[in-house]
Formats: sequence, C-alpha cells, structure tokens
Amino acid sequence: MAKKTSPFTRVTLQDVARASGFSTSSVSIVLNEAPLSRYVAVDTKNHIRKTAQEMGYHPDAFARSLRRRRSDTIGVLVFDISDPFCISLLRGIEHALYQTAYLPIIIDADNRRDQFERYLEMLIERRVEGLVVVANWLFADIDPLSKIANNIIPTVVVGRDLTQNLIQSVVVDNEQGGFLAMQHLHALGHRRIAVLRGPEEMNDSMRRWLGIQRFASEVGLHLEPRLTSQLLSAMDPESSFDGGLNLTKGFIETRLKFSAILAFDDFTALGAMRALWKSGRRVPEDCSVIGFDDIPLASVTTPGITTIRQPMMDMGKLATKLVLEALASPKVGSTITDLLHTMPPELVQRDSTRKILAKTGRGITQ
Amino acid sequence: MAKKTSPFTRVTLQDVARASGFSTSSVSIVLNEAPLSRYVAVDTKNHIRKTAQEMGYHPDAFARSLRRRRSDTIGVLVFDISDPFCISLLRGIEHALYQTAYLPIIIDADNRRDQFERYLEMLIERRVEGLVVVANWLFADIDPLSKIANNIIPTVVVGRDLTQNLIQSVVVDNEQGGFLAMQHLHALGHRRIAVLRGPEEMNDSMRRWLGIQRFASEVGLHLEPRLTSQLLSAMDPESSFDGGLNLTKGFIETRLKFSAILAFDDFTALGAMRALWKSGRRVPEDCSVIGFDDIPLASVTTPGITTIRQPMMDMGKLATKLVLEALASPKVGSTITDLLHTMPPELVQRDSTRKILAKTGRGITQ
DNA sequence: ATATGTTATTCCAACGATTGAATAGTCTCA
DNA sequence: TGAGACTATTCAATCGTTGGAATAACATAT
Repeated sequence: MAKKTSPFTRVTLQDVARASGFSTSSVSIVLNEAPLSRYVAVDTKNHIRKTAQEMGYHPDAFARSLRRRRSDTIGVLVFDISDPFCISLLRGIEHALYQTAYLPIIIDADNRRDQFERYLEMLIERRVEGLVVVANWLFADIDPLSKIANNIIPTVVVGRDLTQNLIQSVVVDNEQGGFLAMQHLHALGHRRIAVLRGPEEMNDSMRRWLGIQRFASEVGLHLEPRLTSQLLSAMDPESSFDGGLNLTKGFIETRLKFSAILAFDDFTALGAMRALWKSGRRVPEDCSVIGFDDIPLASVTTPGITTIRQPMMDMGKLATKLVLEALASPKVGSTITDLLHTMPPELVQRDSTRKILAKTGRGITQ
Repeated sequence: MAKKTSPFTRVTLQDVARASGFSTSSVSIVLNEAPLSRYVAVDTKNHIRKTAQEMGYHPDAFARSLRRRRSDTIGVLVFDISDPFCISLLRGIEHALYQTAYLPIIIDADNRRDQFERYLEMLIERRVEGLVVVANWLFADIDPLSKIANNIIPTVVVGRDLTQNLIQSVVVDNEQGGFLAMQHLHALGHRRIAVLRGPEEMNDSMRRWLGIQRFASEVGLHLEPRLTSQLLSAMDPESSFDGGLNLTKGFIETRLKFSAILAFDDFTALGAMRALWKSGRRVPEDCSVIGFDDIPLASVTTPGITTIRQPMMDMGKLATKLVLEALASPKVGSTITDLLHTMPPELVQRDSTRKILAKTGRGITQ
C-alpha cells in the first residue's frame, strides 16, 4: 500500500503501549512521571521506558498541547533581525527562557508591516502563551495589532514605549543616555560639538536630544544649530550609516569648527567616521565621535567606538521575566505606572573619543 | 466559577458554529475554502465568515496539525545567531519560505552543544517537516544528531560540509575564495603576503588555504612560513578578532616585510587592522588587508573591508529550496554526488586593499 | 465481617479541527 | 416517473495524548 510518506508516520504512544503490553494510560503516566506513577511497579516503569527508548518514541507536541491546553511556547517577534541591536536582546530572552519549560519561537518580520501582521496572526494560532516584541526599528503604528494581541496574550515590547497603548514596554533611558554622551564629550574638553539627531519618527530621537540639551544647559554650553542635523526617516538601520555620512559631510562643508560629533547611534557614528576620514580628518586625533547602542561591532572597528551602551541582554531578560510573571499571576490589575520599565544606559569608553588638545587649534576646522 | 484563566480560553470552531447556526463542518469548510465549499450557498458563506471575523476566531494550529498530520513548519536551527554571518542566511531562508505555506521556526543554540541537542529534540517533537541547520561555527560532531534527524526529516546544512554523513550541504567554494583573495592581492602588486589561516578544526580553513596555495604556486609566489599563522580554535566568531589581532602583532614582531594580510574571515581582518593601527601602520596605505565572508559590517567600517563574499542570502534560499524539494518529492534516491552544493564566492573591493606603491619600499617593514 | 487504605493498572471522554460518507432537496433529461 | 447530477449541509470518526474516574487485588484496622 504505502499510502503516503507523510512526515508524520512516527511512533505513537499506542505503538509503545502495544509493544510493551500495557495500556496507553500506563505508558503516558510513566513517561510523564505523572502523580499516578507513584503506584506503578518499578519493573513496569523500566520496561515501558526501555521500550519507548528503543522505539524512538517522541511525544507529539500537537496532541499534547491540544490536550493539556498549553503550548509551552513564547513568541518572539522581531521587526528586523538584521539589526545588530536585537541580537543580544534575543540572547537575553533565550537565557531567561532556557531554565523554564518554555520554548521561544523567533520570527523576523523583515521590517515589513504585512509580514509582521501575518506572523503575529500565526503566533496567535500557534497559541503562544506570551509574546515579546522586539520593536527596534521605526514602524509608526504597530499599536492596533499589539493591542489586539495584548488582550489575549501577555505582551511586552522592547525598544519602544507603547505604554500609551497599555502595553508593557522595556526601554533604555534615552534621555539619560544623551546626557551621558554629552557629559563625556564635555569632560574631554570638547565645546564645539556637532550633533546627529535621530529621525523624527523615532521616539528615542527626541528623548536623547532632550538629554543632550539638558546637559548643555546645565553647563551653559551652546549648541550651534548649524552643527545639528537630523537623520531622515529610514527603513533600516544601515541607512543611518549613509545618513551619518552625508550629514557629517554637510557639517564639514559649513567650515564651522567642531571637535566632536555626537551620533544618534553606532551606525550613524560609523557614517560620520567615514565622512571624516574621507575629508582627511582622523578619529580621534582630529575629531572625536561617540555613538549609541554599543552594537557588537563597536568594539571591533578601528578605532573602537566610544558609545552609550544599552543593556540589551538585560532588557531581553527583563522583558521575558515580565511575560513570565504575567503568565504566572493572572490579571493582577496592572496600573499604567507599572507599564514602563526603563533601564540605565552606560558609557563605554573606547578609542573614538579623546581629550581635546588644549593648545593647538588644530583639527577643529579643515 | 472562573475555573482557570487558562491562556487557551479562545473562540473555537464550535463557538462560531453555534453562533452562526450552522454545523462545525460547514464552518470549517467555508473558512478553509475546502473543495466542498463550492456547494455552500453564498449567503451562508458570508454569514459564517462574518461571524468568525466578529468573534475573533483563530483556528487552533495544534488541533489542525494533529488532524491534518502536518505542521506547515520548517525548523531553522542556528548554532550561533550572534554571528553576523548567519543573519543574511536567515533572510534568505525567510524569503524562500514566505511565499509557501511554511512557517520558519528559528532556534538559536547559543553555541552550546547541549542546547543544540535539546532544541533539535524539541523541533522533532513539534513535528517540523523540514530542517535547515545553520552550522556557521565549529562544533566538531553534530554528525550523529543530524544523522538521526535526517532519517526522519529532510535536513540541509548550510556552512559546513556534512556530506560524509549523507546530509545535504550548502557551502561556499572556499578554495575558490582563497584563490580569489590571493589573486586580488597579487594583482595589486603585493608579493609579500601574510596569511592568517583559520582554525584547524574548521573544514573551511583547509580549503581556503588550498586555494591560496594553488594561486601562489600558479604564479610562482613564495609564501613565507613565518608570515603564515593559524588561528586557535575558538568558540565564537568574535574571538577570531583577538586571534587576528595577536597573530598580526606576531607578524609585526618578526620584522619581516609584508605589504598585505590575507585574513581568514572579516573578524580576523578587523583584528589585523587593529594591530596594524596600534603599531602605527595605516590601512591601506601601509598594508592592505583582505577578509572573507562579507559580513554586514564590512561595508561600514573605515576603511571598508575588501573581502570575499559568501552569497549568504542565496545559500539560505538554496538550502530552503532543497528542503522544500525533498518535501515535495518523497525519497527520490539521492546519490552522494547530489548532496554537496557549492556556491561561488565573489570578490568585493573596498578600501582596505590598494595597489602597492612601486617605488618606495615604504610601508613594507616597520 | 466490614470498612478503609494502598498499590497497580485500565477505561474512556475529552482537546479542536478536518474530511469521507451520508442525507436531503432540487433540477434536468429521457 | 424515475435515474442521474448537482446543490447544500451535517454526521461521525479520527488525529495522539492526557487525566479523572473506575476497577481490582490485597493488606490492615475496626
């Protein structure tokens, strides 16, 4: 006959039961070490276990989940997995999940809204019990979607503040980050600092800029408007490299003096460094550059990039922890104040920033 | 009562059936646009669809898969997702899968063998119909495991040649890559070329080295043994940065002349560039550096890294295609010659390599 | 002698969706 | 007028696993 070479012709509980001479119940009980297995004779247990082993039995997750009414699964929906930013985040999520019984199901929306929606639906159908959304990049309004999900499934967003949609959010303290970056440059003696602001649509941009301004006004530093540019909105992280490159070119063309560039993120910083290099300026000798994020490559470029680190691993862990908690304690009325979780950023000093040379006015203009 | 706030209290087919006044069969037939739905009255269809929509019905993937005996799922097992190498690969896989009905389930083994095994088992239990293993990094013998999987599930490995275990493998033509890299440096006039070979355990290392030697012997170029070092085995890609850094330091300490470094991969190249920079040499003015892989960051560093590109997107697509084919045509006796799929590498010229300055012997020794 | 408890194992009804077979009603054509 | 075809819908079995209830044998306590 050989009707179909279905991918499903596998050893089932019944097969094991038949082969071992016990009922499926007994086999199930033994193999799951269910409470009732206390009463099963040791010989029986051993025999069943051995048979199952020999036959290569693997329980069918579908049947099991259907019956148990749980999937032991957490969905991890990533907007753009090619963003280095999110990799450590994933690691954090995995770590937090590894000791639990939950399996993370990672899905990449490839920065496309339609895919995001489709995959979200698929995750719901697959009955994920919780959802971590890594919203690293733009996307104006995932709001309605996530709102849908949130009423069914405990959801936490990392990287964007969606608390106004009543979704728990884990973000870095962007304002503090901007503040720290500015403080660092200032401490090194820089006074003429160019700023590459993030795109308008990103919430982060404004917060970092607020931090920058706060520090500037605290120490009475003037921020030259012509040395402040804003990245265009962009659909992927790498385009912020081009943004940094072009805007820095613009700075150079103004012929205004500046000894440091504060970039929106590490990619922007890389773009800035490229522009500086092209114009014959060296980093950090002629101009310091500071980034934001601390993506993995920041440490391996030459010079290594000084940057404001987002504790991505920890953010991933926290997001996961929040989902797990929501799963454990059903519906503890969470007030809005509980929703936002802000993590502290951290300055990572490398070689792209350096103390300004006091005397020589060198390296400040072209 | 409120027995349990189970994550599974969802709208079922029966609920929709009750609400719409038709049987579950009818609802199922309509919602799936099954063949029989030809005979269902248009009004009925509309009514059912509307009801389902309104109630927010999502079919339960478990029940469906159990009954249909298929999971519509392809497992993607990644050894180390933090390796930039594999991101484009994932994209390729996703693209190839997007127009099909299959959902990729991405799992990261975090470079740990025990996790790899555990997740492999989980994927089997979840009845993935096919398996793409992204074996970017070391791992001496996944062989036995994948061998198990292969007899149950169509499996393709990307990034390692496991054909001796009768597993279909997609790899870049490493020998050709080594050859191209050498050829490029030679064409630029470099004659004293230092080589950073990959770790011994990696199959790639030897193949690339063979290509390097083949070119060298074709043009009668001498490869100075003291300017040839081999990376130590390492557990993660970033450590090859350190390897490149230290070994290059070693080259410099020999005080032997060299005008170019051929690095095992892009991370090694980055390490080499850092070492050169530290010793006051500039890239490419004083020394050219060529990498391998073309990881995303190769284009955004300054200088951009000239490298041998692995067509990772295409490799991912091909691997997926192979799995899908195996799924479509059951058991066409694949001979061993069919198993290996080699993709052509490609030279990507950027700024880290440059024509050697003919006259000045400068930049060749310290 | 009956109740109670312990040990050892099995019965059987779900879980939610799918689908081949069955049931009807309507229409067409010889 | 009834055979055949088409339309419209439902029945009922099934996928593999689980777990509460049931069975049954035996031991101990009352």
